[in-house]
Amino acid sequence: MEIVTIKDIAKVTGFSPSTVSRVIANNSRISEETKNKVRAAMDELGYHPNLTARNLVIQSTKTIGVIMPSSADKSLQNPFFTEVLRGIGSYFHQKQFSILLSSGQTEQEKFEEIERMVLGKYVDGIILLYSRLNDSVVDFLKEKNFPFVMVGKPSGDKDEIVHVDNDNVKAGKDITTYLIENGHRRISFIGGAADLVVTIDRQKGYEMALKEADIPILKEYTIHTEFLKSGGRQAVEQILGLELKPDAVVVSDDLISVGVISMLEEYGLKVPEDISLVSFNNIYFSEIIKPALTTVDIQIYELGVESAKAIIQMCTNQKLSKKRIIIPHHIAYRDSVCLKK
Amino acid sequence: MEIVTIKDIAKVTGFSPSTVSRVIANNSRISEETKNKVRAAMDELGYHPNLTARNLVIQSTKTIGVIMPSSADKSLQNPFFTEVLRGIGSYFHQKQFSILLSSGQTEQEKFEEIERMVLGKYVDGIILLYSRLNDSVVDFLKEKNFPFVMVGKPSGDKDEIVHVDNDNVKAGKDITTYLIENGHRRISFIGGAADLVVTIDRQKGYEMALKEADIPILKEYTIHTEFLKSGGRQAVEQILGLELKPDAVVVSDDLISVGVISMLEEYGLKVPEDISLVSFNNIYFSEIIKPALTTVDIQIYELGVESAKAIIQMCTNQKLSKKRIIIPHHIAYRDSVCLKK
DNA sequence: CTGTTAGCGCATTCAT
DNA sequence: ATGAATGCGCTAACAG
Repeated sequence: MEIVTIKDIAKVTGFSPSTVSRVIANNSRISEETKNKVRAAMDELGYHPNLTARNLVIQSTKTIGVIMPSSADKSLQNPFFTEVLRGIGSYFHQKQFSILLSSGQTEQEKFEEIERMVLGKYVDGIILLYSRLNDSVVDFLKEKNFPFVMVGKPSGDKDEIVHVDNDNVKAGKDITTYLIENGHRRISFIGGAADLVVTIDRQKGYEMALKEADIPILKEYTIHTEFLKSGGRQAVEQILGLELKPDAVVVSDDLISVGVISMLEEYGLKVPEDISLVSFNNIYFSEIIKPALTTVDIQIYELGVESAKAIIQMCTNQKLSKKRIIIPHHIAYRDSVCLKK
Repeated sequence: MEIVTIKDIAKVTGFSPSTVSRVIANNSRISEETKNKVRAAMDELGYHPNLTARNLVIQSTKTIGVIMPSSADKSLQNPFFTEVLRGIGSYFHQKQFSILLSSGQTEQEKFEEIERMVLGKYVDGIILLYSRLNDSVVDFLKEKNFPFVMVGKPSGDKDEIVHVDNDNVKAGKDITTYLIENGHRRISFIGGAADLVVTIDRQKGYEMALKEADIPILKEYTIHTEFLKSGGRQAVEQILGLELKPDAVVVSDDLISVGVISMLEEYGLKVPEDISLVSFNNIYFSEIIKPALTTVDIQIYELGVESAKAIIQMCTNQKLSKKRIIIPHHIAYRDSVCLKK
């Protein structure tokens, strides 16, 4: 690939480099005629602006670092992430922004990468695709006063950190109430990683609903498990071994539900006949599995779009109307709940 | 964030900018003493090299564009992608490379984005995470003679295009043969999008196995469906309506299997009692669903790692030993096949 | 071992 | 409406 620069176009057309530059920017003070001439030459020679050079002078890259949780665990296979990514990408595309994806396996690696991006001025902003307790990344970003938005609720500084979230407490309460309304009273909660804010919030909602219905909250009814295989098995075993077996279960993530359902079946319990199940996210196969899941649709794609909007606003010095952007949820009613007749 | 440059460090330490630059590069011709002094100053002032500036002069970004299929369809929610991404990321991290993720929704958008990356010299190379027939992106990359590697088998120019793939024909044959060995003879094939090379290859293997066992290949036994909902339903209905109902089915992707299983159950067929099922990929929940899937483990993570290795080799002018890199597959034997007694 | 000089490709003052 | 000059922050010849 031959390198053709602004100077080459200038030489060929007889204009100066600055004029060519102005044509690229479509500056209004350039006559249509020269614009045409210059553009013709650009086509002719196959010119394309060098983004790195441009970025250097404008001191901005129009690139946003998008950070996934460190990927040692399998939770990364959650379709949630590709779906937010899709949302982010769709908005970025119209605004000509790019996604620089973090790829760190460990917390340490992830941190190093973010440091590189930020201190190396390789990105204009950061989107964090998770929120967990005591996250050093957040501390770093805050200290550097670097533009970032978080998908999910911050564990602290809720009024400071721009974030795009669902009302997960309410979602947890809504879906649990739905269970209660249908006659369930012995309701268990199975959550993902316990230090994820989203897990905590959904559990909180679950507990609120119970309290409101005067149902006692039993510690033994709550499990946390990232991954439904060996560890999860024992946990489910434990719950089912209780004197008062639950008649319903709230699961904090559709992906975990898949595991829970098959595990329950191993213990001879069919969903929803023997035990009802509800969960969260509404990833696409929650509709195609058997039974189709009654789940909270949190509009993952929208979560992505809005976080993209927010970070671009921040990077272009526009005013943000609010720090906390809530994406509404709604329940997708399907077949995993045994309804009251 | 105050901007501190190489010049500032130079001024403070009394050395020249080039010396400072050499310290950053850890040049061997700089005395340990000055290195220490310079580094101290860098710490002091909080210096960090500006990557954009560096990239401009070295004419390289150490950034690779990673291209997902255009994401209009739901197939993007396939955990396959995050898993390759993990593999790529893990290798990139050690080599200090970054991932620039494509985010186009339509083919058109995707193409524009790649054009920007490539012509704008914003990336050193490209990894394509899919392979389909008549892909204009591939034509573009070839024409520009731009370094790229493909995950999957190219639809043409197999000897030209560097690609990391499984032997999907053999995989298809192996898994189908396994079915045959266990007494199945009426075997159906359910594939994803028909223009995906991976689908084509796996189907080819399926047909080879049948032929070798002298089992006639029936056109009516083959379905293509990207998404197992409305369209897929009719297709399955059709197959089950045949006089000779299949006693086994080869599904080209674990994710589709989830849909197939539930759809079969709707028609009263239980896996594996009434009908056996095998598929491909071994994404993590193929192990936790009920029944656990007998599936070809294609080592997605490795696919990512090797494609990362290959593209970095190409970008650093190292010799590639071969154009075609095959990741071995093996069958994960589980519970979705009814075994011959 | 270190300094001087030049230039990567572009946008942007300040002129005219 | 256009051109000349400058510099973004860095690396890399070349010189010593």
